[in-house]
Amino acid sequence: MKAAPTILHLDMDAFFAAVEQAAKPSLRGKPVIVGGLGGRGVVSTASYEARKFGVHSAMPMAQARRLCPNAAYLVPRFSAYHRVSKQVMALLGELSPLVEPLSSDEAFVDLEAGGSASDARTAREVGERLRADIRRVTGLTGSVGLAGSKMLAKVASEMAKPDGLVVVLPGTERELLGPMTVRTLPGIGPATAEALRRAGITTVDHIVEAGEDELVRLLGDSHGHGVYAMSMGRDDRPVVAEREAKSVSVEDTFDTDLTDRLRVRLEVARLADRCVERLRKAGRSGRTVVLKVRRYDFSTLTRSETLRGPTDDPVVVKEAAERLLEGVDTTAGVRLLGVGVSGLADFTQEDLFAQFAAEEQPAEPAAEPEPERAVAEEPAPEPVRRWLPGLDVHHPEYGPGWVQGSGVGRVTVRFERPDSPPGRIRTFAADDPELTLGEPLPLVPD
DNA sequence: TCTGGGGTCCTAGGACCC
DNA sequence: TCTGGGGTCCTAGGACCC
Repeated sequence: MKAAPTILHLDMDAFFAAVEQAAKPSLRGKPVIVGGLGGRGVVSTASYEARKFGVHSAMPMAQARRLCPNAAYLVPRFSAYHRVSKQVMALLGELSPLVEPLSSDEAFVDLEAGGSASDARTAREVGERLRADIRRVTGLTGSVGLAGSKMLAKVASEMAKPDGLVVVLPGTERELLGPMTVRTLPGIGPATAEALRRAGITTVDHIVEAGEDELVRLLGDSHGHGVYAMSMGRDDRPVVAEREAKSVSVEDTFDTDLTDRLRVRLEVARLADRCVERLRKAGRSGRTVVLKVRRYDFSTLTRSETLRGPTDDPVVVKEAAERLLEGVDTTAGVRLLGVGVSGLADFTQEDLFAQFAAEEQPAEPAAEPEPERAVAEEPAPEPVRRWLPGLDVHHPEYGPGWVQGSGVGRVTVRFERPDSPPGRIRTFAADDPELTLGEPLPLVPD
């Protein structure tokens, strides 16, 4: 807890959708919905225009289409979001060495530690300058909360949305939080809110009135103490830069449930490979392999196995995942499969082998080098199977554009770029050799 | 056309050890 | 004969967040 509001929380406004609108002039001012477009997709981000129709994050895409049939529905372009994210995080890094990213579009900054602000006035100036810099560099808007603690800074940025800034002066926390719903407090989700509601507790003031003992009785030791402290406006968590990942996982939901056991085994093997690829790219290895299975009825189970030592060997992870699968009944249908590795260590398999080799001759030969080299190399670009809405394309005559829609052997493309006026649509044969996948363009010209 | 994907943290029981 | 007691690791599940 700081005596001055020098903890800053930045939250970009409707981030994915805002990037799409900046990249695609014809979509500005229109409802835009980014997410999975398959039968089982959900909304990642809805633009503010789409939120007016009741569409929000995590909503099933089918429901969004009913609520807002005229929106533009786009697949996520993560490389484009990542590029903007790096620009934003770089601006935060100029304010302080203590920057704690929470996701690609959100972060805490300790301004006091960076010497960039020491009181409410200088903190507000830094926050407004940051918002202007973000707009100048990325063309997008972000909302800023400033307070004496992380929790209040986050509450403040939420209040500031969209495109605003809110300062919570230390000493005014209780007054501010009191009338708010318990869901305002981070860590209180649907289940906790329902448990509190059954006890007649719906606002932060109710939590304070109920008292700490009652909260512990309702929510358990850890959660009870934590929620009570937050409702009192107390939060001493420091801003922590560079937290190392503790697990790596990949999962896939299938368009239709899998019933063929051979197919299930194949998918588990593929997921294990993808998981190890990410693990190795991060220069990590792990000791516990986790298999996740979601069945036809959405019931979900995990099975895990802890190895004798950390590994980043695709064969070892694959074999562990396959062993775990043997103990799971999949006959009624599988909706989702996942493979993860936790218990991460910094050293890799090669380091271990090198260490062993130095100490003694290894009893068994190291894993054959062929697959190791294959994984270590830059992965081949994913072959394009379909012209998904939103993807960048390029045409030698018409220049850069994006896929508006496709079907029955045709693809429609809108040719425009971030700095052009809204462009026009042209239709091509889906196998037109002149049409190629393009790269995301900078939203603001350099 | 019901419910993604990638994470973190907590709890609780049993094994195992001293 | 009756139930020690604590610490750590492992496994499984669940809540929560973006």
